[in-house]
Amino acid sequence: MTETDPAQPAPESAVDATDGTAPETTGPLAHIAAALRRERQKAGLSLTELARRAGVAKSTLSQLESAAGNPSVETLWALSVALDVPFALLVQPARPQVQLVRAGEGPRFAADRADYLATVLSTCPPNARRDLYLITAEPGSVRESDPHMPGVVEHVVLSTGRALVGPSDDPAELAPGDYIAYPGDLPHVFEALESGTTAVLVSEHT
Amino acid sequence: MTETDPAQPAPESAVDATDGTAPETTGPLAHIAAALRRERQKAGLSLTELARRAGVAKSTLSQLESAAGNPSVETLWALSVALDVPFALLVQPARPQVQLVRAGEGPRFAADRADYLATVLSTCPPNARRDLYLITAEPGSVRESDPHMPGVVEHVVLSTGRALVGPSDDPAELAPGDYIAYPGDLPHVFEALESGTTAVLVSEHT
DNA sequence: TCCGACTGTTCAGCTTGACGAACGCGGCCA
DNA sequence: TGGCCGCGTTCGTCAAGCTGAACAGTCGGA
Repeated sequence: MTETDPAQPAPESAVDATDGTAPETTGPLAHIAAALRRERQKAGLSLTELARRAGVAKSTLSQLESAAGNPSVETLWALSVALDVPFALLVQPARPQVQLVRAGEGPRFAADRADYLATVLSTCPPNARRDLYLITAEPGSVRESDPHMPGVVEHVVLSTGRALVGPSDDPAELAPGDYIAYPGDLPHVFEALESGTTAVLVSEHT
Repeated sequence: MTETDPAQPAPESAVDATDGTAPETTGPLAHIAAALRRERQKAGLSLTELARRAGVAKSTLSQLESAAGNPSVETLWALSVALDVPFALLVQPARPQVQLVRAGEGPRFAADRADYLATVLSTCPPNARRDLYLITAEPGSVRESDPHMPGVVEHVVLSTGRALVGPSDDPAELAPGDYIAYPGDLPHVFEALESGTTAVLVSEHT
């Protein structure tokens, strides 16, 4: 691994929430070292103890925390399991930013029907696979979504109005404040039951 | 890596969305192989071409897609960059489920003030670091949050009412449907300006 | 004070992943 | 048909990760 070919057309997302890719390109090893040490002592484990639980040599762990080394996936995996933290947390650097989308603004997903409107609030930055939508729908319009990618989970919080939301075979009637989550890779539905129905939808690409 | 000590007190979250850890313990290598091949041909790249872009030997890539091998993080990282997919996608298996929380239900975060109420809708499963809250607040209550973990990003969509939300030094006044995201590791505020103000909050632990 | 158990570090060794070259295969064009 | 270029696979070689033991340093008790 001498160099990482920077020839990347950077097919960024539309809204360009933030650039999560650039800082990552520096390499994850430094971040791994820091995250590993941080998570370990957050869990109150000694280096020796963690190594024992994870089934790796403590020397290995020591080197990793010293940012000396390029661990194999299995090794890092074992550590993430022993630490009970998501694997990605050990690898992905973070990136903050402030972003504001006014009610009317934002790219809209023109629906097949005019009475269903989905506004993109935050499209997934490359390392945090989730989209945020604001849904506005009028009654009479049944929004039958075909299944998306496998592993997608959708979360819906109803803001105003009433709606029938969930898996097509067993949707739930939501009132303001109600919440439902369901696998997006199965057919699902969004049907407004009142005028002025709005909801927040989080689509999680896992 | 002979054994993975299963002695894990499983400090699960309250709501217990699903257990994402158990199925992962089988090992990520098989999933990596599948994901790698899938993402590659989804991108329309030949094995040779992807290897060239990522700067890894095509033999290595071939072995990885054959589930023969335990790649180093750098290698897998280079591939994830070349494929322009989040690193975690290559490693994490998915897990679906349906979950419903009614408006009044769900564990509540009793606030320091009685006029601010946060209901947990979906607390982060171990491999998808984000929490979903429903916020109910009354005017007069300024909710000054101290910074959380570094790398946390909060997303707020206002459902009803009006509120002042964002970084403490420069909050934004939100109307229904407005959206804002800001780094959660800086001091931030949530102040309702109207009675019956509700919002959806996504806390992303990165 | 000495002793033991603990922390995290460093050092030889074996193992293994990454590399490049050579291979067999299939499509294309002269 | 022969030649060529692309594909993905397999094979030795070398470097690097992982390991276990031996190492200095710290804390607590006898």
